[in-house]
Amino acid sequence: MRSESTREDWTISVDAETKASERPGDHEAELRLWLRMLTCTSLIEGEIRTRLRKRFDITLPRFDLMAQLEKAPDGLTLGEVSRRMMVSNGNVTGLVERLVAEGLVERRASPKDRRATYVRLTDEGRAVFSGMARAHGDWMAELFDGLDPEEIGSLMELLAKTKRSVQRATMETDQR
Amino acid sequence: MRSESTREDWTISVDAETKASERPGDHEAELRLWLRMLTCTSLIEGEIRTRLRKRFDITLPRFDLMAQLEKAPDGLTLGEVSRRMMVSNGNVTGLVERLVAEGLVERRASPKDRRATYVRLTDEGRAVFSGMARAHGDWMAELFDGLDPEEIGSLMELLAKTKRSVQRATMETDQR
DNA sequence: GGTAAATATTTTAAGTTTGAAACATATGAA
DNA sequence: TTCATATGTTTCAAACTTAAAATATTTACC
Repeated sequence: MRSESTREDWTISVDAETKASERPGDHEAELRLWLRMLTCTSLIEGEIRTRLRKRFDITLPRFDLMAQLEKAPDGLTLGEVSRRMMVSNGNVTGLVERLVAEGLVERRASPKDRRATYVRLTDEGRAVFSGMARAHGDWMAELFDGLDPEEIGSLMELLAKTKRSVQRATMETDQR
Repeated sequence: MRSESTREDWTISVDAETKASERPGDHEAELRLWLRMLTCTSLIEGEIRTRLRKRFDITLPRFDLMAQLEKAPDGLTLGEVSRRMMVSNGNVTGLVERLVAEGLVERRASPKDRRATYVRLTDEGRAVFSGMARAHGDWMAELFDGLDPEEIGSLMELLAKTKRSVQRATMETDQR
């Protein structure tokens, strides 16, 4: 009995070690995690995009921009919007242009800095967004309905840790 | 003592219930979870996009398409690629066009179905992809370095559950 | 003050992406 | 067969997106 279990233990031990950093160049677990994250966000994003278009005839990027402005009643500079949305400056320029044309958003010069422009929701924009936000919130609850509060909490924490990990990794290589 | 703790219990109980479905129209937790998921994927995607451009002079969508083909040595139809990448058909048509022009991918008619075209990596495409995939795997390991194997496992499970939840929710509304 | 570096924005070109319409072929039912 | 419907792909217009260059202004340092 003893000698048989020794071999088995050895095998198990190697398997366990192999999972971590013993196999150079094998990053199976991280790769699959990334693909799964991507699948989840693609599914959700696609669904939200479709619903926003069908119910409110608006695109997802425009909705996202309005959502940023709704959280900042005094308005934001274009650069601040760009950072918060994590998209390029030029991208925001174009989106704002179209939202201004629709009367949902307005620009005004910064009194302090003549380079900067502030953007904020118009009254109409705020009214329109209010309805969309309510629906959007309901959709989110619907899509995540299969997770109980504890699972949502766990996911929040693990994603927070993921975010820190990614940010640390990108900081490090930025400096090289 | 008894009467004081009664009030306290009542208060706690209401707080606990309030978190679930007692507040109509409040989907704070789900909303924040979604935003956090989006932040994580945006950070990672942006980093990968930049690195692929700087090191391999290739775009992320092209890399993603090649990754699908690498997993299917016999090739895939355009429609199958479209489904796996979760993008529109027309999108794939254009991507394949550019990859064919670069000599990384080749098309051939389906022998069975004259509507369908198969796409697969060329020898050069396979060789080029091999180097990119190695780097990509390393990057993933680097970005997720802050998570230990148990955390990766938990995230995998929670995201699998999320995926099922989203799919169920979208199926339901599809039928309405 | 003068000037180099930093910051805020726009512009541009190339590419990606969608949704809808159009087209080609396949399949199944009468 | 024949036709209605389904499936595979392309085309098209509009929008989105990026990265890089250009412009305008501010800030910091001498």
